[in-house]
Amino acid sequence: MEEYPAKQAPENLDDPPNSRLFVVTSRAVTEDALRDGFSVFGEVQGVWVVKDKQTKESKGICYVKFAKSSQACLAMEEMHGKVLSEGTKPVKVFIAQSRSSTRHRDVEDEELTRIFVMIPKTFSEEDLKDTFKEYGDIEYCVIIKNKFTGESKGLGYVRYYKPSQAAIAIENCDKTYRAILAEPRTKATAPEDYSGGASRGDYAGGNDAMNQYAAPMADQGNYQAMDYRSGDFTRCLMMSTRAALTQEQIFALFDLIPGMEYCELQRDAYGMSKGHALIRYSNLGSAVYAKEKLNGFEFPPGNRLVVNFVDDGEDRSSPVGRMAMQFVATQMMSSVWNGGPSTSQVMKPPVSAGNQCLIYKRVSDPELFPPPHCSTRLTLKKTPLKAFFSPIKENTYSCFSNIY
DNA sequence: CGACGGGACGC
DNA sequence: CGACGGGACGC
Repeated sequence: MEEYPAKQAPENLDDPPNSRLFVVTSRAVTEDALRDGFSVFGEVQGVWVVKDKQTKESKGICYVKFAKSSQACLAMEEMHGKVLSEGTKPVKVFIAQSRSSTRHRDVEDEELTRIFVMIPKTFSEEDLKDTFKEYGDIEYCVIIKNKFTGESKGLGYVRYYKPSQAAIAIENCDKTYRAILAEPRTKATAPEDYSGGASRGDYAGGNDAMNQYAAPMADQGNYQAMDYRSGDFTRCLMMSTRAALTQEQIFALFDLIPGMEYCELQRDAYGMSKGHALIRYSNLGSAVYAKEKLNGFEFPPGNRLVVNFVDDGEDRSSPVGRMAMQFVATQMMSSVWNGGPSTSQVMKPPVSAGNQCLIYKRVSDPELFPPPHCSTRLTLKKTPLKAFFSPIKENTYSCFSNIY
């Protein structure tokens, strides 16, 4: 096992912040395999495999220290879910808690993707986005304003889709912006319940050769910005992930909720995944349900998906239309939280193996997977869920997961 | 589930 | 004189 050099003593483990990874591996994975796997993402300053004091055997966890937070974040995003040595389980990768922290809670992407900046008071949210989009794909920008006069307070938030993008912005943007990671908005209360999400800009890049599942009539692009706090619900969702998911996997997952009519993995100019996908349902209820069930869902093992509403361009300007949508959505939420009208009739899994069952790829039959307002519902357990995906045969994927 | 070492600078 | 340094979201 390699030691940290003397200059890499414990007091430097958190410098710069969020530059150290917490890696959950198999006990069999060696330090060399770890170093080889992670060093391609940046300057690895130390690898430390945690071992049992007595037996000296690996406990299956280790720490990897990078020189920069952006390197650590990139490695996390790319390595999470990967198999390091053949025959071992996929690794889970998180930003390590700071050494002084006693909490052992996972650091969530939520805490790593939003930055807090100081900007000229003349900046509009468009200006803010134009300034920071060079560091990564932006989910939304918000400027703090006087709620009465509407004038800017010269402070803003920028939410990226990936931790590495936020880290790169902090490292590389003009120092006058004083960019830092934003503290989570609601620390004490349920942090998962974000609603909405703004996006606009280049979601158009759909080359149909790669989008075999896209609905032919699907309207692309021009998704207007929307206040992420407004609580609006739409039929469109944006899913972001650290894992390298395929179009097929994302399609299969979101297709579990009936009513999906469009699903597209966003790609860059080179056809590489940008780590997020746009999904649209035929109705509000399905979208609300999909967001509720899949936001925070681990897919593949350990990788928490982030799912938010995005503006679908429908007219929500009128108070009547807005209230109607909120009403429907509230009904759906209530149904979700309370387990629906008849939770007792949980569907019988098609294939059962103890606590696990098989979910087949294309399941749109309302008899098997009815919409959330019906009496039986698919229920995906959110937290300690272990999903394992593997290609069974061409174009077919299965999901082993805990269902209850 | 899966959270924190071994070893000794240089006055 | 004249502008540094500061910093938080309607639950």
